[in-house]
Amino acid sequence: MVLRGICPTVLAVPEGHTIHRYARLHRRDLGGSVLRVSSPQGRFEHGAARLDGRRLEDVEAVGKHLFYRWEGGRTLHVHLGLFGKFRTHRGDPPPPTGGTRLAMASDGVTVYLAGPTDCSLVDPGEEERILSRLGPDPLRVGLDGVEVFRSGLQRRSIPIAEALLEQKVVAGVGNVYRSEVLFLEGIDPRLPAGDLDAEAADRVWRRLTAELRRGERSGRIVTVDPLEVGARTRGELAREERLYVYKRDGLPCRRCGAEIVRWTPRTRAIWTCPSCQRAEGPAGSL
DNA sequence: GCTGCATGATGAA
DNA sequence: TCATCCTGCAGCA
Repeated sequence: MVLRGICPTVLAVPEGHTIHRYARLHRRDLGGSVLRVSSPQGRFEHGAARLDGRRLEDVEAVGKHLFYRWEGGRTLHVHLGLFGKFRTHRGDPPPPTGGTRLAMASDGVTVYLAGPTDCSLVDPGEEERILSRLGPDPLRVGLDGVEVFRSGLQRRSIPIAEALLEQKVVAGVGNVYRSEVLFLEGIDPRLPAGDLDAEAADRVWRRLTAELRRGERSGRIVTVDPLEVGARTRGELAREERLYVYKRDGLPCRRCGAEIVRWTPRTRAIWTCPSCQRAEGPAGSL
């Protein structure tokens, strides 16, 4: 048997699409069931004991945050941070690794969680505090999302590249999607967020929505149009063919051949094509 | 067996 | 701006 791509139950990339996918899969696999809950590592022992033997009613994703709703009104909050991973096992699971913070098991499915930034029971006040730090999530249906996003950008003078990582501006975008979406829209990452006109902001929102949605369905980030690299479907693309700019510094732009450059605004690096990304679109200039 | 690295976020200074 | 937390894996000796 040939291993093809990423095991669908292990998603390596915790941006918003991953989180929403986990919510959907865990709802499907564990929702409605009475679960055995434990903390093999011990760091969530007390919380796990309070959930053990209860029914999981629903799983909800907001940005990069997961909320597991249990009967009796208890809510488990999970944030994967940079390292967090879920693994799903059907049938008999292997023994958990030493870092397994949380194990949730129904009769047929076991889910392990390792490396989260947060895994804790939250009361309504804490949940509200978490949600208050989040802006609109393109993966949640909300008609006013784009307007909140637009006004969030307007109020910021920081570069658009930095604004896109602020979860208060848009919830769920991470370092890969920000690089790729700014490339796809031909926007210079240094452009002050407030300088984007409404039309450009709308385009960015629509592009984020489309890309995150596709990522949620497929479980991987593939922004490249397969036709541009001689493939018929995105599934045919090799790992190194899936992105336009992210981590491709020194390589030629897939569209114009110019050298992709890496730029570090303050903390995290972003990759751009200096030729395709000028000001706020292909027609503009900085 | 080490070392370095990673798609995140926070709190202190 | 820096330090810190979280884990697993690839790459290298």
